[in-house]
Amino acid sequence: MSTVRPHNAPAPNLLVGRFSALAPLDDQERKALQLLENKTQHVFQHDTRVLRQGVEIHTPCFIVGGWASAEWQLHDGRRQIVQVLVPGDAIGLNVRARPVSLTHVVARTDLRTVEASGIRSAWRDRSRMPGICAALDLIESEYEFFLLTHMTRLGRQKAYERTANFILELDYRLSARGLCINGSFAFPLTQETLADVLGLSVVHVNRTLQQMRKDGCITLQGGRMTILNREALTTAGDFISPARFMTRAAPSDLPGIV
Amino acid sequence: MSTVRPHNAPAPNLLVGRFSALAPLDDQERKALQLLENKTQHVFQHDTRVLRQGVEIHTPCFIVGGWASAEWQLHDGRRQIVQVLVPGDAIGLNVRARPVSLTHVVARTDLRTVEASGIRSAWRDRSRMPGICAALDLIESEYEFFLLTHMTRLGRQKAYERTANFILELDYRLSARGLCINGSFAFPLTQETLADVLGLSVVHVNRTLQQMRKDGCITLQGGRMTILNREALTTAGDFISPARFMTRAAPSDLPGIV
DNA sequence: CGCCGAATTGACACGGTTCAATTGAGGTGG
DNA sequence: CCACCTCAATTGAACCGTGTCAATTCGGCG
Repeated sequence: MSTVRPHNAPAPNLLVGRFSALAPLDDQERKALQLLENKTQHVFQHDTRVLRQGVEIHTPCFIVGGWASAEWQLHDGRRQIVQVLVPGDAIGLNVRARPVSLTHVVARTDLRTVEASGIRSAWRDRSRMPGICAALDLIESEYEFFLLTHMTRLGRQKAYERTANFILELDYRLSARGLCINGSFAFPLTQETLADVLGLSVVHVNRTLQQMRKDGCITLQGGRMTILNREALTTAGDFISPARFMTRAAPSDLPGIV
Repeated sequence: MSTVRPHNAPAPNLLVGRFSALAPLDDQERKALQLLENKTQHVFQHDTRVLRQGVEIHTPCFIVGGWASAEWQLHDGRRQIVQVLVPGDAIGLNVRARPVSLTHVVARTDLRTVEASGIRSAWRDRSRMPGICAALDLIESEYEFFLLTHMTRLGRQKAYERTANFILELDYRLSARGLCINGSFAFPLTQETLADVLGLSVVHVNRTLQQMRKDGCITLQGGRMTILNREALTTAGDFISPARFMTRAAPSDLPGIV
């Protein structure tokens, strides 16, 4: 089933795969997701703005190919990327009435998306497609989880730690979508973009990556990242998988407060 | 109407005031909120854990007195406060089914809360109390807005800028709850806590605050902060009010991309 | 072959941290 | 009413992680 595909193409049934991993879907729900992927795809060119901060979101969508970034700008040009969006991620999808985009969204590669208005209304119903709703709840929860890790990275971790942690986040998210094989995945971000993700300067990102290569932790060449030493990265980056938060069980081994 | 109240007491009708400022409420909704505030109050001592990261949230609540912090911990003890919670803020309130707390929540002062399970189920209905739902949507949106500003602060702003921006955020949020008069409000956080908010060391927070005082921007003594020069803080901190995101109108004067 | 954006490198400056005292303020008991 | 205790605030000095500036090299593409 996993034949060679063109570089930027999504795995077959990207969305079905992701959703059904999170919650059991009935045939109708599965079919609804499958139809989505066959829909007309919107295409955005590399470096194009997908969504503008402050505008009302009329058509939420899913990314089916390419990467994007959600970002915040300061008036003097500094920018912070608050979220890196990969295939399978939603753009502008939430339950709220009359949602407004809180960030700019920019295509970081050529980008293909499919409209998800139907999914949004199903989510609001909370009864018509319970499996999809459950999965969306978890997706939103995971999204928030990564926002919080990202904040901790920026506020309290050193360059090397941030980078390690972020690489593992990508590994985790891409794996869940079948876009990561043996800790190896396409990594189309420039070091400048990565700098805006990690809150560092380009120069320092470069040096940090080199250190990581020297340490035998990763490979990064030709737009492909490979994790060579997951243990070392996990320790250095203090990475916690969100998996444990996605289930009912209350974890007991989290770092506690006194 | 605004008589002298004991230091830590909330304004009368804290929640009614906040919600009705966001969306029109009918009598039933107003009454539901009013009843909340008269309910039995849970009390947490200063420095007590209110919620543990990873546990399922059985009873969401509103803070009616005191401050708290939502925080993330690294294994070596470093911590990042991802959200400062003040009276009128919710703890653990969201629409999702079976919500799990993504952070620790710690009382930063003596804290009083009221249970909000009723509000949560009303929110899930999305029809029984439309006004309250609309307000909750906006509250969640604002919450996310401030998460994003916080990320930008941590990733891309200098100490002075972060501090200025954060003070204005507090000013904005406390004003909406009637807890800020003429840019002056109770500020019960220690500099150490503030350091964990801003991703700085205690020492540097201290120096930054002193600089701000020297610049005539603020006063901070006896647990009370007063903004003396809002202009200067706004410029330095690059503060953007979320107000413009809480309405339908699409703003045109945001910092753009190219 | 030549061009252009991205990656890389070196030298230096600076913001912020760390360590180690010292001062100050609020609360308690004698 | 004062002595004492404790925790927060403050200060100084040395240190270091990261940013900035300015080239230079590399790699893909026309």
